[in-house]
Amino acid sequence: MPRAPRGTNDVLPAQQHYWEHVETEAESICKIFGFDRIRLPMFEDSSLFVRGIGEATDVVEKEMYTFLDRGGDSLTLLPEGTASVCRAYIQHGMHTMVQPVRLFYFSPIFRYERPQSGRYRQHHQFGVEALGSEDPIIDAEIIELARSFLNRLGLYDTTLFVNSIGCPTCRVPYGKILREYYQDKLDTMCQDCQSRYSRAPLRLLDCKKPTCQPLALDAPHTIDHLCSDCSQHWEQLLNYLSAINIPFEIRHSIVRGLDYYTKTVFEFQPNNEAGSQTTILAGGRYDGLISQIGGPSTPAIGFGSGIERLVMNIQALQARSPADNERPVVITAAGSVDQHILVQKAAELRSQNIYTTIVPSGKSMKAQMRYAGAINARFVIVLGEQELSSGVIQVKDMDSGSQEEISATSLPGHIISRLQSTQS
RNA sequence: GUGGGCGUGGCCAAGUCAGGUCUAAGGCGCCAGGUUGUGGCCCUGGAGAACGAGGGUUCAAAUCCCUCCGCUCACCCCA
Repeated sequence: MPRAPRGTNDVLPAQQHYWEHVETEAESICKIFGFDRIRLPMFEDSSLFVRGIGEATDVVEKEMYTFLDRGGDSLTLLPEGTASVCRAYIQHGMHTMVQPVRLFYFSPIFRYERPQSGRYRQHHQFGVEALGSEDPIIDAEIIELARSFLNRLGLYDTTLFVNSIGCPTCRVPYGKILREYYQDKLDTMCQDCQSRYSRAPLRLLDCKKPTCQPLALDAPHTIDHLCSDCSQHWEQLLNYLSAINIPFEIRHSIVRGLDYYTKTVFEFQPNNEAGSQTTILAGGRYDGLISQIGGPSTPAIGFGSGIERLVMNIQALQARSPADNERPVVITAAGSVDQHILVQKAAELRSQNIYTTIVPSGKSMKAQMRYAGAINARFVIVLGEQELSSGVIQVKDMDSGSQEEISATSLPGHIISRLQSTQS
């Protein structure tokens, strides 16, 4: 049997209403906050991600779906959305628009990882980005939007973790302090941490290994070593969050896996975890990214949220029951009726926006009725050989089981009035 | 990349530990019929798997051994 590639999934019809719910609420909350939709390509020049995300990150080192196209160009399926949005911002001269530019998108995201619960090689993200302002008021706005979004999905029981990892100015001295702290503890640390020590000291903070956790907890915190600019930004953000009553928890270990983050970083995690992949929405500020990939120096902040994980959590909370499907009118034929009449009657109903289905031909009346019952038909139109010759047709109400004869020409109008009278 | 669990018709699944009675139970779903042109319940019948693949042990393997593949969960990391 053919199968979908490892780590990919079909979203079947039965799941659609969850997805539509998420997408609808996402769009709606974005509209309220003044964010406009952008549709991105599914792949970009590989160099965009290498330069933007950082060569030393796991994503770039081992998770990108990179291929050469027929022209020999190296392209990469989006491993995240932010870099693409920044590329679009630069390419279309959005710095000439009123700042900040507020955008949101939905995109499939590809990362070559071992799949497990809540983690796939292709997943889908809803992302929001505000480009062109360094004001912490925008950080608060993005977080407020994120929280409102989750609330609308019924995911109230989440915790917002925030942290600030500073900017290049404060990170250099902080890195020194961190290394000094770890220097004499190196030999007790795990392999990974020993290599992180020189390559990405910040990552030492979120190691979960029992050998390193206690060390990480006692390590000097980034927020205690921010430069005055970052420190002020951080304080203001916390004040804004408090002013709009957004509860948060400062977690020093939130450092994020991509190199472009500066200052604010945050994650939302459900309190009752479904699976071990707990983060359902995460983001941060990336003031250096746009210039890093060749644009004008532009501060920005945003977040991404995994739709599969959102849906998992919505289902776990049973926050939404399956939607009832619309019920069709089914057209059947008894005796030897010209199939063209079926098609014509169906077309007549559909032109009046009535959900109509024709039963595949060649079935007995019994089978046709079974079919109608199986797809939960509201009415069944029976086109009978004899009735048609006298210009009438039968309409069966599938709920009451009663059947009435009406003139063939009054069909659409009859159904419309019946549907209206049985509504609500 | 590493480790654990699993792999029987479209789905769920018995049987695998104590090999033969398994040319593989049952349920769901699907298709058809239960008199002549009518559903949902019920009844009957039907299609559909050589038991993930390959190799080995044996008189004999879905059942034992080996290899590979796949799925899944966890680690790393992440949405």
